Amino acid sequence: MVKKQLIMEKALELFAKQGFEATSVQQITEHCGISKGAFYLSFKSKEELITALIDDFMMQITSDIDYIVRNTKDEDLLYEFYYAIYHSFHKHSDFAKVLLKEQSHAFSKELILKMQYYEKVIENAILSMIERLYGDRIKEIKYDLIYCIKGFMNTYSQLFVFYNVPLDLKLLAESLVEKTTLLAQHTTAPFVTQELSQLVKQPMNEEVTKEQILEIIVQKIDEMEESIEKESLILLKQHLLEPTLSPAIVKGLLENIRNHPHCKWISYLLRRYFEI
Amino acid sequence: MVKKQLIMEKALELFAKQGFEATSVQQITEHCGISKGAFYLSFKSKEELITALIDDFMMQITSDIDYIVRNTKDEDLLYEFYYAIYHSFHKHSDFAKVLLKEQSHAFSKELILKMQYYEKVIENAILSMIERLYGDRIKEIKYDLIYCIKGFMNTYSQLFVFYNVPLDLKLLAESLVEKTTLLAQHTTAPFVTQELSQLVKQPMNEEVTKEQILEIIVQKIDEMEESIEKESLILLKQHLLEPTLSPAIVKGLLENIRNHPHCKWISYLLRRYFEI
DNA sequence: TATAATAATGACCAATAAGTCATTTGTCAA
DNA sequence: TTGACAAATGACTTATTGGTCATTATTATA
Repeated sequence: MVKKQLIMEKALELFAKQGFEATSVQQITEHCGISKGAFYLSFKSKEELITALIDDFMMQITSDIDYIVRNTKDEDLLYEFYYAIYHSFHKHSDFAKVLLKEQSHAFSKELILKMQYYEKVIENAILSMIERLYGDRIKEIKYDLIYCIKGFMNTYSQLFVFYNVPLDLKLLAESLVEKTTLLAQHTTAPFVTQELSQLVKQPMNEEVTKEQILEIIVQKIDEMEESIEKESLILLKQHLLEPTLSPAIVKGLLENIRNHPHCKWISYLLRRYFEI
Repeated sequence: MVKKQLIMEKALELFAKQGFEATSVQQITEHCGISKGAFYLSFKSKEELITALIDDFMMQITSDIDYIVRNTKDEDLLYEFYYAIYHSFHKHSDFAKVLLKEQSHAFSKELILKMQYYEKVIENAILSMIERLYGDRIKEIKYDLIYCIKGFMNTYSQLFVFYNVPLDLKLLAESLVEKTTLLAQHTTAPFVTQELSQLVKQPMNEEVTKEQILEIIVQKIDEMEESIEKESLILLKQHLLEPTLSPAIVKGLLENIRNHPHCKWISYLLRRYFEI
């Protein structure tokens, strides 16, 4: 399973540099020092690879955002929100590059649905954030405000992704906090309404079931090296099958895995499932 | 020369629907009802075609923006600015689609330089607009404000381009006027500074010379059908070679060609050259 | 060490692309 | 009608791609 990770890593570099279409499987395998056949042992197709890559990143950033919105006190929330996003873009700038470059090039139906799902999760997080922060005052403008916040995310992320300029993340987050607050407090003429927002998006997909979570956990355990995180995952898996642990322990275990890049998503799913 | 336009039209439809890479020259020629060889009589390569298309659109929207900023009185300026942009996106949504879809896929070095040039023209227009509207008050935040305005342009244009929703352009323009005004009046923590803005961009290219303008005009006259616009162009060409017409007449002739899709750019160049 | 099972290889295939060019078709003046 | 010139054709070439699979190498097991 480590081969899969190697391929993803090396392919990501190439995709970020040249784009998906312009990078051949040949190039990827050469860059990995493996054969073409070996590639197809790890991935059924080139498309499965890009799907996995994008999925990977979206899972990380989505679950990060969700975690922050749920676990930050009001006065820091907006700042931490923006900071986390740009921190993530900065840290995984190759991912972000691929995402921005290829976002419009429709891949599989499956990936599109997934993307819509992540978009929706992010939107819900933003919605719950601004509702908490501004309450009823923004009732009329909230969908427009969400759209603006997402716009800021996108617009300013380009700076990270396409230019190699050293940037002050704190300043950026502060600046966007101010902008967002301004818009939230003074906007009277929203453009994006709830109706428009719904016209544009598909309905939110179904809940993720216990069995699906279990499946993902089992697979992930299989891929991981021995570690605290793996240990925690195994315990959480058992608890999912048959709840025995106290809430405090569960929370602690979740905290253990929260920052492991491959467990963020599981952590998000479990938080939702256990309603923590 | 009419063949060239046919190809551009039909190719645009396909590129908007499927993307550039996913559209073959074969498909384009079939869609035009011409042979493959005929295609290569009009364009040296597939890339020359996309370059021409993007160039076309950028010339139109850039010159429109410049015209509006120079010829609208202050109290309507911001509104007209946004209105014109979205009107253009709406009217040429296929162009806009191609542009948004393919913007990151670096084509020829030549096109990239051109794009940087147009970007710069637009940026200068926005800069001169906000300086006129807000004067010295925004000295500290003007580059950040430009970035936000460009961000709004991009963010909200996606609504037009990727979803077939009927949109109220007036409302959108009003909404963005409010947002822009808010940011202009209350921002205290800008993120994009002049230094940063310069780090990111290349320096503005050289002025366009009389000879270059002449060349473009001659070529365009050649391509055009008999019309008032063509007549006007011919007169302007003569005036460019040897100034004989009064400023009023020149201005009138420019007005004649201003709204012809293929003359917008020439109109822009001549306005600059004659300093009107 | 012998055997089975698994992992890895890379020559090969079919499909498709951009771009070329010998040939045909059309046009118009003499 | 003819012949010279330009416009248009589409079969063809060349190159590259994603993906396959018979074969070989490696590892684990008994």
